[in-house]
Amino acid sequence: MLKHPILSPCSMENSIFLSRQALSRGSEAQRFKIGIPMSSDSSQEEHELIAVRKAKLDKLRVEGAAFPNDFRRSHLSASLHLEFGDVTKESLAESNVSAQVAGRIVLKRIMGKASFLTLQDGAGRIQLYVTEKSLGSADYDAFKSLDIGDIVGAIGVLMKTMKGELSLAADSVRLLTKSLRPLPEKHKGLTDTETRYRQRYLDLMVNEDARETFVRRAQITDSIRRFLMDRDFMEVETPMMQSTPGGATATPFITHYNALDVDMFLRVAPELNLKRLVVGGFEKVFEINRNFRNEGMSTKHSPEFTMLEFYWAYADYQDLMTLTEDLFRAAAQRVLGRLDFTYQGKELDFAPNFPRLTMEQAIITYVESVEFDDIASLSQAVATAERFNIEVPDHWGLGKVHLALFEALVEDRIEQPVFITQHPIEVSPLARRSDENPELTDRFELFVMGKEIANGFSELNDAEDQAERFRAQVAARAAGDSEAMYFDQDYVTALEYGLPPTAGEGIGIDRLVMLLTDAASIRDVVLFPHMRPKT
RNA sequence: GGGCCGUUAGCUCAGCUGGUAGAGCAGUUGGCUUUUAACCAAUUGGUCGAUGGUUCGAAUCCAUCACGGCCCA
Repeated sequence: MLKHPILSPCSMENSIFLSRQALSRGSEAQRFKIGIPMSSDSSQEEHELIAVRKAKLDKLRVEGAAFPNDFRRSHLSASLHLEFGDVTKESLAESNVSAQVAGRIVLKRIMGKASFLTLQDGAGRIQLYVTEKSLGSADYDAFKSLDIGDIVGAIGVLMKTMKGELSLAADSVRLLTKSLRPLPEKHKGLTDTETRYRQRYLDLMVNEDARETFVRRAQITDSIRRFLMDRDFMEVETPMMQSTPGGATATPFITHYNALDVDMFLRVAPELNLKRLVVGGFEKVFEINRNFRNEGMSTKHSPEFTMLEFYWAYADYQDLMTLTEDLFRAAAQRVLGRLDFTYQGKELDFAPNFPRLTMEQAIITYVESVEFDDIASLSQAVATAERFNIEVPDHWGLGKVHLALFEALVEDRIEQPVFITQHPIEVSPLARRSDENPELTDRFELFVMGKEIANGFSELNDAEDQAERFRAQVAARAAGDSEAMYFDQDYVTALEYGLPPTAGEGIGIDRLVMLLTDAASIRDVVLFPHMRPKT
């Protein structure tokens, strides 16, 4: 059997060691030797709960390896439950199955000469049954001083308790990592949002929901990768730092590249680089990665967020919409096993095809008091906007007024998935003009539960038109629009070599994850949301 | 940036119209050989977010600031 500090039999000697240290602070030499900085808090009182645990750790240090890394496990908790959960108490006793498990102590129930521990590992929980008889009295005494939060390894034989819970009757319990800080409260867990975000590891340790959310997030990105790769899309990585930010109307973060001595921008979108790849001949590409937009944060917006962008040559925006429906269904099926589910108390269903409405149709459909004639011409639309107290600058065209009406009156009211199509050209500087109306584009945005989740369009591949659109953006920037795009000459040059007819789309992964994990805030689906540093 | 709400023990929370701080969990000590948020008994633990002000007296009232949440822009 493995020897280990905490269960070494000489408890008398140990207590002598402890008191010697207490006199001379003898563990300091030990700490120095192994390179642990002396705590600078000699003037400052350490919290009693931590001091007690550090004293336990000090005892381990003098006894030998306090942080062993030679314990190996034979099973995860979940695999034990899977394999033996249904085996009866009697046949489990007969078969005498031994196992080695390891994990964090999350609950402990010490009842005299017998005890139960609940161990949590990466896959779930398993109960340990520990008796004085199986460990011996010295080891059992040491065992009793283990704290909730400690990481232990246990070797034993599987059993079922009177109540039928699968447990490991341990022959040895070995401390692998001493936890120096108390865990959050055992039933209510950790609820303080600030601490959950700042110390996400605690959230993950004690809140099953939080773990579940991030497991699902990983499943969603995995299902998307499979979905696209099954359709012969190739995953690529393009620069996070760009000398000309492009691909979206947004304010960029600025940084400095010392080696080149130039200011660079964190990308607001990978769009232009991905289309350069299509020009180069990679006809189906995608990237799942971060974008950075130097803007406010809210429950729907994170300045650093994850986007899927993909480009598909010889396809148009209608093809994208169909693909998007299938992609959403694949993701829901993967994480939920179904296509209908609830989000914040409301029923959502990805099974029916998502309606495709032009912006104009959407306004008429969602706003009862607005008829076709109320928004058909610029003057009518402006009058309607004024009726709803929406400010309309003089130079706006019909499309922008429609957009303003849509944003003010429709967006928040959308629940079930809807594609809104035919965006005005002024707000779509990279999208192909509609053949029916050159003021509109072959573009869509997908809205679900009031949130824009996806944005796609047939790509503008007319280099001269693109140059014209960039010039309009530069003019808007000069007029004070800090979100307007920069003129990207190299991109125009690429288009001049010829971009095949292509469709491209971005999908906000965080928002999709919110839907599929029933998260109210984007921070709940980001592992480490940005916070103002604590003073 | 604006509005509302919050900040009290390691965690989860009480604390009334101002009188000097409480519970549960965790910790410590003792008891307990099949528990399930184990239980029973005792017990330790607080710069009440910070700074000013009002007051004989402030966790409580007022102001400013910090951090966070929600809503709005």
